[in-house]
Amino acid sequence: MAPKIKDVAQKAGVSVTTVSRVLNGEKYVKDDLKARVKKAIDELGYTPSHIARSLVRKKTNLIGVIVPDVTSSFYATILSNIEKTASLNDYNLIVCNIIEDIDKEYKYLQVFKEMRVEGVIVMHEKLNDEIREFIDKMDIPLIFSSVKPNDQKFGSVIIDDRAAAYEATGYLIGLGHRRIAFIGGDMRDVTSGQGRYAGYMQAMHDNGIAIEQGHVRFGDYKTQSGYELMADMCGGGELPTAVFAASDDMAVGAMNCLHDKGLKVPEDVSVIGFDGSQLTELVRPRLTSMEQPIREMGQVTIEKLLDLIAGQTSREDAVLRHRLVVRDSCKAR
Amino acid sequence: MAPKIKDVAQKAGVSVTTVSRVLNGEKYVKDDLKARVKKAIDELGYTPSHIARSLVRKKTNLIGVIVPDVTSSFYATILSNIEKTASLNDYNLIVCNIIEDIDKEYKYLQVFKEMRVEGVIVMHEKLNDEIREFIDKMDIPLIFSSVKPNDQKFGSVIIDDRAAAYEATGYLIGLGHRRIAFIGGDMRDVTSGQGRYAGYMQAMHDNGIAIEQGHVRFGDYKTQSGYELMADMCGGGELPTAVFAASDDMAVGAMNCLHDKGLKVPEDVSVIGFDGSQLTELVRPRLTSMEQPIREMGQVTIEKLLDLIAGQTSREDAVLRHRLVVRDSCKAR
DNA sequence: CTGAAAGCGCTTACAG
DNA sequence: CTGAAAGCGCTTACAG
Repeated sequence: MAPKIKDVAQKAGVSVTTVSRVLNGEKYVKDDLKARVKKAIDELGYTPSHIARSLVRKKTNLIGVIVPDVTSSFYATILSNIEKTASLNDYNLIVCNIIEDIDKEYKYLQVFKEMRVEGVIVMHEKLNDEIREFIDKMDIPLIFSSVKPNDQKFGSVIIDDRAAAYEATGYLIGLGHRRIAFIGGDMRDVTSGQGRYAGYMQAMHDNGIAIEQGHVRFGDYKTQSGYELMADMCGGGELPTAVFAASDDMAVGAMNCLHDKGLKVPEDVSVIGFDGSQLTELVRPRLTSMEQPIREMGQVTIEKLLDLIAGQTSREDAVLRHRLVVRDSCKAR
Repeated sequence: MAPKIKDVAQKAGVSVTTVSRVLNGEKYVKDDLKARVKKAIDELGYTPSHIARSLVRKKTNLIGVIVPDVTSSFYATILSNIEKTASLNDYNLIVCNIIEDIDKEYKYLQVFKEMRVEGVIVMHEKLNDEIREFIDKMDIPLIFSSVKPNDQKFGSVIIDDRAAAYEATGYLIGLGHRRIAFIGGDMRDVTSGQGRYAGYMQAMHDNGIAIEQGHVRFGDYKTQSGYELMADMCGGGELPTAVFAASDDMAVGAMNCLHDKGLKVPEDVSVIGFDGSQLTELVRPRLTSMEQPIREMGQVTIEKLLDLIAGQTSREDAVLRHRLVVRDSCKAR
């Protein structure tokens, strides 16, 4: 068994109180005692138990994170920066990865509560009622990152999806496109889903462009979904000259579909993505995309959560800046 | 503050012992008492403190994981399956993401020790001496996943890199290639780095093929590295007709470089990758790759670690099966 | 400056 | 079947 504070005290010939004091860097310990204690700690290879400390301090330095899918470069990047910022602030992460297994989310929220995490970060918004209720009475600071559910009880760290989609569509219009298709994500998502679609519609409307039959389709943000929706679109009716996809993953799916059908991007069809994930630089042609400040998002999420933990009560959303990054997948016509 | 067991006991009019008993599903509690306790728990929204439990049970159900970079699809997939299997076994994960910050690894190992995690999983092998020494005396079951350091003190979950590389190279030879280049990872890696290189060399040797000047280069497994090494190779000397990259990321980098130089894959140059990550299906042409059983790896890692935690002492490596998956990036000549 | 004692929220012999 | 008491490994008033 690992040595405990009592072992250190005995070895150093002092009380556990004194050991505790040098452990916690208190003044008022004579230098020679301090030296003896430090020596004993070293020799024993003693490390204080975080468990015991948490119990008495009523502070766990733990944050629970719920990620839809760590395998997605978008979430992984946010998570990576959440971890980084948390670590800088001496917080550790318990990570829950819910790959379409909503039950796991409920289970993990239970775990979070049992572990007395000080705060919770949620990166998806398909909350069912059971979960919503559980969160309500959990009474632990909670923040949504990169998503914003209907529920106004919690803050979010997001971008202005509608404005970003408006600009992305406007960019294509500016290039001379008129037949612009939209490949969307889940419309149950209030911000990402509905916001991006609304921005697209608004831009088309403001420029007096009618949307053609079959040029708006919805899937689930993933590559395969983008591929399938694009394939459907190729199935009948007139092909669009440009496609705005609600995620980079979908955009890549669409590009691959076009490629497999012998169509060239951007010569035959321009494609613009959304997110600014690492994928944009990996594919050929490199993907023009409406970039979210993914790194910053992780950092701001922790900062806001720590504010909440510290007792701040404001529930304002943090709305970060988006940015169009032009690469090689769009062309003027 | 969250309600505690005492609150439940008072509300139900029983002793804390009895509450504890129904919490832990013990028999020998009369039905009516049990009912009263359950009611009180419900009404209070009581959840037992994992902290307090851990302290007395001397069991934390925590596993520490050190990942080089969650942003990489390869590690993310392993991690995802580690999490899944751990969760099924009622274990939770503390995740450390060391993006080239070795200091963080040391810091996290400390945290792991403080938190009294029951086991540690390490997914990289660049251990410096300080860390090696710390691990040695940490006295917590530890296992390496997807890597195998020199150190024979710990078990690993890996594949036979040498055999896999031998087969991958053999596949290219079988297609009629002779000028086959190798783009390797870090040669300090005993298995992945050295093993894959050795397998390549051996296959070339066994088939009586001389390796050409400049056709073997080493980088760091990442896309950019693959791009740069390929660019170097294009700089002078005769171009290879096929390239074996030690990771899919590098292979994609190489493909992108060739693309940017106006060369066609596989018509001008064949490319084969290693790992079988999600990237293989995302790029065009789809990447032929020597696949590691990435999902299985996560699962086996937890299973072996749990064995270790349960007191099993064997340090045998688990060597999983690799598998060549042919896609569109290689062509007979 | 130092230490004995109480207490954090639980579980587990022990006694009844 | 049930409960009072000790103990898990620490920290923190309190007293000296």
